[in-house]
Amino acid sequence: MAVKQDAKHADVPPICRSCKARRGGLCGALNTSQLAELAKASSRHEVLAGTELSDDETYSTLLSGVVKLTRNLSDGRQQIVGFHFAPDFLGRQFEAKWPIKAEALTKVALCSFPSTIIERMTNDTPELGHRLLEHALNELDEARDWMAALGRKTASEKIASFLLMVARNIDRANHPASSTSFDLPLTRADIADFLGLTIETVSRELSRLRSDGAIQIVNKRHISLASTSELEERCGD
Amino acid sequence: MAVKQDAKHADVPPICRSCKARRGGLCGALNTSQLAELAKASSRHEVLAGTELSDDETYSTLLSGVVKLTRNLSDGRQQIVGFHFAPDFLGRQFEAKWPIKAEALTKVALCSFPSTIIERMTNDTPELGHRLLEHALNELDEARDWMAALGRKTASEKIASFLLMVARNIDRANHPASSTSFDLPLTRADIADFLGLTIETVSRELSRLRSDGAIQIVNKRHISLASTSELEERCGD
DNA sequence: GTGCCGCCTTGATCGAAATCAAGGCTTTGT
DNA sequence: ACAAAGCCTTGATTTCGATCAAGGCGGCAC
Repeated sequence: MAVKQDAKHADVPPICRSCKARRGGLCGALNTSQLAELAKASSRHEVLAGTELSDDETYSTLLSGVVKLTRNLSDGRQQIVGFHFAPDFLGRQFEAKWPIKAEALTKVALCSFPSTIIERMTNDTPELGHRLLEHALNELDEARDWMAALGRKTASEKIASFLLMVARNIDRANHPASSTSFDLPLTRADIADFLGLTIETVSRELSRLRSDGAIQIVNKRHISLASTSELEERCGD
Repeated sequence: MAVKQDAKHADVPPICRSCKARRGGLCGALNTSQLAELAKASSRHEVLAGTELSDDETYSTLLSGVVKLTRNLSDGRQQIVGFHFAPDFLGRQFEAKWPIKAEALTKVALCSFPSTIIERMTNDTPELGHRLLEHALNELDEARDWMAALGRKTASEKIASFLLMVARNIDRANHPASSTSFDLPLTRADIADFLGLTIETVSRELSRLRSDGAIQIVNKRHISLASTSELEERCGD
């Protein structure tokens, strides 16, 4: 039984990458023949940093890279409303009702599935629908959690929370060494747009954390968390 | 055919109230016998203002009143992360992974359905699962839309956006006269906790909108929007 | 190499919203 | 009627983060 399970994963790795994601995978809901069909219909491709994702990528496993979700105001102010780190599953269209866009932050590798197949399988297999719903509700909880940060946390609490979030979600497969030392895949401007701050404030707060000994900053982008508990005390919740 | 549809709604009004909600209802996904079973198993009850909703209310139609969803920081700072206005359908548990609570803001009337039945029907009827997913995704879009307001809008833009949101969502059945004149079911403190502001700033910005002629304020709680387009210009997006 | 450009840091100053403070109105209880 | 408590408004002052400004560092084209 365990052997069969392993074999199943070995046969269709693109789909099953998402099983290890922070926001659960789908393949556990499907039987072997469904997985084979999905694998056959799937297409892998790459998206360059800065490119907006299209409707063809509605149902995809993010094999590597980071995607940001953004909402822009008319005068150009930008808010990042979420991230997808590999190996997340992307399970929705954007631009549905509100102008929320998905854009690759780094070079991104995707494994996409035709929406017709996913929708047919959802009809045949209620468990798949359950997982998609679960997935959406997790994203909802996460979005609401960040609303509290945006509305009520101070700049330094926002930075501390952000670093802990990245440490939790950074792609472990590509960065196995340590979850407390990682390359930030974001510019200071992206961090600022996520936290509702300016780049100067982000820079200052990071410097402050460094001089307080809570983190080390190597090469601007590479961060090392000296003390997770120190950050947890500073994150306000 | 149209007659049958009408009869269906007439037979099981509590379920179908949510069909008119801003975030779609479910009964369209179910056949007559399923609706009858749901109606039989449903229970109506009231919840007093200030009471937290329990797990028994996971699947409910909000017949009247307003519910707030809150996320608290450890030192007591509060962020309101969403509202449910009648006749919304509530379709999820709270306290799942993050400490988000649902609390009645006004006296609330609910029609609740046992989760066992909803889950069984979801297995039998994929269309019901689709609607629950759609519902969750709409809430997700809404949450992300407000993230942009929290992170990037000024105090006066937040207030303008808030008033327009309430005007769109206020229970039309109970307040049929006009969507531009309504009783705010919230205190200044609730508004502040929703917008990430203080009560003083909320009060000042409302006063400013009044003296600018964009709104009228009667009796503290009753607001009349003099000009929707004026507010739309002030809301930043 | 040199110059340019993008990204980041740090300092000085400014300003929007928070905080502190006082008082008004309405409701509730005695 | 009066007192007390909530809720709201308005004014004075403070503060946190934004804005303005200058410069550093690294990569890249030439």
